[in-house]
Amino acid sequence: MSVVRDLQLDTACPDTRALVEHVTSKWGVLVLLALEEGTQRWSELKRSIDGVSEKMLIQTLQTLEADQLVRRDALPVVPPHVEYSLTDGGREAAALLGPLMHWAQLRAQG
Amino acid sequence: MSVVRDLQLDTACPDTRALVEHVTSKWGVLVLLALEEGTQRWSELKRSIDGVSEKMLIQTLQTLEADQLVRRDALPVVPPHVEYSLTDGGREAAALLGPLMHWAQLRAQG
DNA sequence: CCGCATCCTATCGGATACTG
DNA sequence: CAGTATCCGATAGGATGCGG
Repeated sequence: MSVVRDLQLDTACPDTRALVEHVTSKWGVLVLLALEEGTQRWSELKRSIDGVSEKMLIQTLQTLEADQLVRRDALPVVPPHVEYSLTDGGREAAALLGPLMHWAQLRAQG
Repeated sequence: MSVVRDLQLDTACPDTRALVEHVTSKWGVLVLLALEEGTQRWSELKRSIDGVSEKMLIQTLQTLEADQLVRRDALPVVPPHVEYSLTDGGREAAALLGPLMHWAQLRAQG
Protein backbone atom coordinates (compact mmCIF):
# COMPACT_ATOMS: atom_id res chain seq x y z
CA MET A 1 0.00 0.00 0.00
CA SER A 2 2.59 2.48 1.04
CA VAL A 3 5.31 3.93 -1.08
CA VAL A 4 7.82 2.26 1.15
CA ARG A 5 6.45 -1.15 0.39
CA ASP A 6 7.11 -0.51 -3.26
CA LEU A 7 10.56 0.69 -2.46
CA GLN A 8 11.49 -2.38 -0.57
CA LEU A 9 10.89 -4.20 -3.78
CA ASP A 10 13.27 -1.75 -5.34
CA THR A 11 16.08 -2.71 -3.12
CA ALA A 12 15.59 -6.24 -4.28
CA CYS A 13 15.16 -5.13 -7.88
CA PRO A 14 18.45 -3.98 -9.39
CA ASP A 15 16.82 -3.09 -12.70
CA THR A 16 14.76 -0.27 -11.27
CA ARG A 17 17.77 1.01 -9.35
CA ALA A 18 19.94 0.85 -12.45
CA LEU A 19 17.44 2.82 -14.50
CA VAL A 20 17.20 5.52 -11.84
CA GLU A 21 20.97 5.72 -11.64
CA HIS A 22 21.26 6.07 -15.40
CA VAL A 23 18.79 8.92 -15.72
CA THR A 24 19.98 10.74 -12.60
CA SER A 25 23.67 10.28 -13.32
CA LYS A 26 25.85 13.34 -13.64
CA TRP A 27 25.69 13.44 -17.43
CA GLY A 28 22.54 11.38 -17.98
CA VAL A 29 20.25 14.10 -16.71
CA LEU A 30 22.02 16.73 -18.80
CA VAL A 31 21.80 14.63 -21.96
CA LEU A 32 18.11 13.89 -21.47
CA LEU A 33 17.21 17.51 -20.82
CA ALA A 34 19.38 18.73 -23.69
CA LEU A 35 17.65 16.36 -26.11
CA GLU A 36 14.26 17.34 -24.75
CA GLU A 37 14.51 20.42 -26.95
CA GLY A 38 14.95 18.38 -30.07
CA THR A 39 17.29 16.19 -32.08
CA GLN A 40 20.96 17.03 -31.83
CA ARG A 41 24.09 15.78 -33.48
CA TRP A 42 26.91 14.37 -31.41
CA SER A 43 29.06 17.47 -31.81
CA GLU A 44 26.12 19.70 -30.95
CA LEU A 45 25.55 17.77 -27.76
CA LYS A 46 29.20 18.04 -26.88
CA ARG A 47 28.99 21.79 -27.23
CA SER A 48 25.61 22.04 -25.49
CA ILE A 49 26.74 20.15 -22.43
CA ASP A 50 29.54 22.18 -21.03
CA GLY A 51 32.44 20.24 -19.57
CA VAL A 52 31.53 16.76 -20.73
CA SER A 53 34.40 14.58 -21.92
CA GLU A 54 34.08 12.56 -25.10
CA LYS A 55 34.32 9.36 -23.14
CA MET A 56 31.48 10.21 -20.79
CA LEU A 57 29.25 11.60 -23.54
CA ILE A 58 29.53 8.46 -25.62
CA GLN A 59 29.19 6.21 -22.62
CA THR A 60 26.13 8.06 -21.36
CA LEU A 61 24.50 8.03 -24.78
CA GLN A 62 25.13 4.31 -25.18
CA THR A 63 23.66 3.54 -21.78
CA LEU A 64 20.56 5.61 -22.44
CA GLU A 65 20.22 4.06 -25.87
CA ALA A 66 20.36 0.59 -24.33
CA ASP A 67 17.62 1.72 -21.93
CA GLN A 68 15.59 2.79 -24.97
CA LEU A 69 15.41 6.36 -23.76
CA VAL A 70 17.55 7.76 -26.56
CA ARG A 71 17.52 6.92 -30.25
CA ARG A 72 20.66 7.04 -32.40
CA ASP A 73 20.48 7.64 -36.14
CA ALA A 74 23.70 7.39 -38.13
CA LEU A 75 23.60 8.73 -41.68
CA PRO A 76 26.00 6.78 -43.91
CA VAL A 77 27.90 9.75 -45.26
CA VAL A 78 31.41 11.10 -45.03
CA PRO A 79 32.14 12.75 -42.79
CA PRO A 80 29.89 10.80 -40.37
CA HIS A 81 26.64 12.44 -39.37
CA VAL A 82 24.97 11.01 -36.27
CA GLU A 83 21.79 12.32 -34.73
CA TYR A 84 20.46 11.66 -31.27
CA SER A 85 16.88 12.15 -30.12
CA LEU A 86 14.58 11.09 -27.31
CA THR A 87 12.20 8.18 -27.49
CA ASP A 88 8.80 8.42 -25.83
CA GLY A 89 10.34 6.90 -22.73
CA GLY A 90 13.11 9.44 -22.82
CA ARG A 91 10.58 12.25 -22.93
CA GLU A 92 8.83 10.75 -19.92
CA ALA A 93 12.12 10.66 -18.03
CA ALA A 94 13.00 14.22 -19.01
CA ALA A 95 9.59 15.42 -17.87
CA LEU A 96 10.23 13.94 -14.44
CA LEU A 97 13.81 15.17 -14.19
CA GLY A 98 13.09 18.76 -15.14
CA PRO A 99 11.19 19.62 -11.95
CA LEU A 100 13.76 17.82 -9.83
CA MET A 101 16.63 19.80 -11.32
CA HIS A 102 14.68 23.00 -11.02
CA TRP A 103 13.99 22.31 -7.34
CA ALA A 104 17.64 21.45 -6.64
CA GLN A 105 18.84 24.56 -8.39
CA LEU A 106 16.53 26.86 -6.45
CA ARG A 107 17.53 25.20 -3.21
CA ALA A 108 21.25 25.17 -3.85
CA GLN A 109 21.61 28.66 -5.21
CA GLY A 110 18.74 30.35 -3.43
CA MET B 1 15.45 30.56 -21.93
CA SER B 2 15.81 26.88 -22.53
CA VAL B 3 16.11 24.18 -19.95
CA VAL B 4 19.53 23.41 -21.32
CA ARG B 5 20.75 26.88 -20.59
CA ASP B 6 19.86 26.34 -16.95
CA LEU B 7 21.63 23.04 -17.00
CA GLN B 8 24.83 24.46 -18.34
CA LEU B 9 24.87 26.49 -15.18
CA ASP B 10 24.51 23.24 -13.34
CA THR B 11 27.63 21.82 -14.75
CA ALA B 12 29.43 24.84 -13.40
CA CYS B 13 27.50 24.68 -10.13
CA PRO B 14 28.62 21.74 -8.02
CA ASP B 15 26.10 22.52 -5.28
CA THR B 16 23.09 21.73 -7.42
CA ARG B 17 24.75 18.58 -8.69
CA ALA B 18 25.63 17.50 -5.17
CA LEU B 19 22.08 17.97 -3.97
CA VAL B 20 20.70 15.94 -6.84
CA GLU B 21 23.22 13.21 -6.16
CA HIS B 22 22.30 13.11 -2.50
CA VAL B 23 18.57 12.75 -3.04
CA THR B 24 18.88 10.33 -5.95
CA SER B 25 21.60 8.23 -4.35
CA LYS B 26 20.97 4.55 -3.82
CA TRP B 27 19.90 4.95 -0.19
CA GLY B 28 18.97 8.63 -0.20
CA VAL B 29 15.84 8.08 -2.23
CA LEU B 30 14.78 5.17 -0.04
CA VAL B 31 15.32 7.15 3.17
CA LEU B 32 13.35 10.13 1.90
CA LEU B 33 10.43 8.05 0.74
CA ALA B 34 10.44 5.96 3.89
CA LEU B 35 10.30 9.08 6.05
CA GLU B 36 7.57 10.55 3.85
CA GLU B 37 5.15 8.35 5.77
CA GLY B 38 6.14 9.82 9.09
CA THR B 39 8.79 9.98 11.77
CA GLN B 40 10.83 6.84 12.29
CA ARG B 41 13.49 5.76 14.73
CA TRP B 42 16.88 4.70 13.49
CA SER B 43 16.21 1.03 14.08
CA GLU B 44 12.84 1.29 12.38
CA LEU B 45 14.48 2.81 9.34
CA LYS B 46 17.04 0.07 9.30
CA ARG B 47 14.28 -2.50 9.24
CA SER B 48 12.17 -0.55 6.76
CA ILE B 49 14.93 -0.22 4.24
CA ASP B 50 15.85 -3.72 3.34
CA GLY B 51 19.53 -4.38 2.75
CA VAL B 52 20.98 -1.11 3.99
CA SER B 53 24.19 -1.36 6.01
CA GLU B 54 24.57 0.60 9.22
CA LYS B 55 27.36 2.62 7.71
CA MET B 56 25.37 3.72 4.70
CA LEU B 57 22.22 4.43 6.71
CA ILE B 58 24.09 6.70 9.10
CA GLN B 59 26.03 8.34 6.33
CA THR B 60 22.94 8.94 4.21
CA LEU B 61 21.03 10.38 7.15
CA GLN B 62 23.89 12.71 8.01
CA THR B 63 24.18 13.93 4.45
CA LEU B 64 20.45 14.59 4.19
CA GLU B 65 20.48 16.27 7.59
CA ALA B 66 23.28 18.56 6.45
CA ASP B 67 21.19 19.37 3.37
CA GLN B 68 18.34 20.24 5.74
CA LEU B 69 16.08 17.66 4.21
CA VAL B 70 15.96 15.45 7.29
CA ARG B 71 15.66 16.43 10.94
CA ARG B 72 17.29 14.38 13.71
CA ASP B 73 15.89 14.41 17.24
CA ALA B 74 17.84 12.58 19.92
CA LEU B 75 16.03 12.00 23.21
CA PRO B 76 18.51 12.05 26.09
CA VAL B 77 17.54 8.69 27.56
CA VAL B 78 19.19 5.34 28.03
CA PRO B 79 19.13 3.42 25.87
CA PRO B 80 19.37 6.14 23.21
CA HIS B 81 16.19 7.01 21.34
CA VAL B 82 16.70 8.90 18.06
CA GLU B 83 13.95 9.96 15.73
CA TYR B 84 14.25 11.05 12.13
CA SER B 85 11.70 13.03 10.15
CA LEU B 86 11.45 15.09 7.00
CA THR B 87 11.74 18.86 6.89
CA ASP B 88 9.60 20.83 4.47
CA GLY B 89 12.42 20.63 1.98
CA GLY B 90 12.60 16.88 2.47
CA ARG B 91 8.90 16.59 1.72
CA GLU B 92 9.41 18.58 -1.47
CA ALA B 93 12.20 16.23 -2.52
CA ALA B 94 10.16 13.15 -1.70
CA ALA B 95 7.24 14.48 -3.72
CA LEU B 96 9.49 14.79 -6.76
CA LEU B 97 11.20 11.44 -6.27
CA GLY B 98 8.02 9.41 -5.85
CA PRO B 99 6.88 9.78 -9.48
CA LEU B 100 10.40 9.14 -10.74
CA MET B 101 10.68 5.89 -8.83
CA HIS B 102 7.22 4.85 -9.89
CA TRP B 103 8.08 5.48 -13.53
CA ALA B 104 11.35 3.57 -13.27
CA GLN B 105 9.65 0.65 -11.60
CA LEU B 106 6.94 0.37 -14.23
CA ARG B 107 9.53 0.60 -16.99
CA ALA B 108 11.99 -1.85 -15.48
CA GLN B 109 9.52 -4.51 -14.45
CA GLY B 110 6.79 -3.91 -16.98
C1' DC C 1 20.05 1.45 20.64
C1' DC C 2 22.79 4.19 18.05
C1' DG C 3 26.82 5.24 15.98
C1' DC C 4 32.04 5.42 14.78
C1' DA C 5 36.45 3.48 12.69
C1' DT C 6 38.84 0.73 9.52
C1' DC C 7 39.72 -1.91 5.60
C1' DC C 8 38.67 -3.33 1.00
C1' DT C 9 36.82 -3.44 -3.77
C1' DA C 10 34.38 -1.81 -7.72
C1' DT C 11 32.99 1.70 -10.26
C1' DC C 12 32.83 6.64 -11.80
C1' DG C 13 34.74 9.87 -14.29
C1' DG C 14 38.70 12.84 -16.10
C1' DA C 15 43.01 13.19 -19.26
C1' DT C 16 45.25 11.86 -23.16
C1' DA C 17 46.20 9.88 -27.48
C1' DC C 18 44.75 7.44 -31.67
C1' DT C 19 41.36 5.95 -35.86
C1' DG C 20 38.08 5.69 -40.13
C1' DC D 1 32.89 14.11 -37.33
C1' DA D 2 32.23 10.52 -34.30
C1' DG D 3 33.97 7.70 -31.98
C1' DT D 4 37.78 3.90 -29.51
C1' DA D 5 41.53 2.68 -26.18
C1' DT D 6 44.20 3.16 -22.07
C1' DC D 7 45.75 4.91 -17.79
C1' DC D 8 44.77 7.03 -13.48
C1' DG D 9 42.91 9.15 -9.11
C1' DA D 10 38.84 9.70 -6.36
C1' DT D 11 34.87 8.04 -4.27
C1' DA D 12 30.77 4.93 -3.33
C1' DG D 13 29.52 1.46 -0.82
C1' DG D 14 29.95 -3.24 1.63
C1' DA D 15 32.01 -6.10 5.73
C1' DT D 16 33.54 -6.22 10.10
C1' DG D 17 34.45 -4.98 14.69
C1' DC D 18 34.29 -1.67 18.70
C1' DG D 19 32.05 1.74 22.07
C1' DG D 20 28.77 4.62 25.15
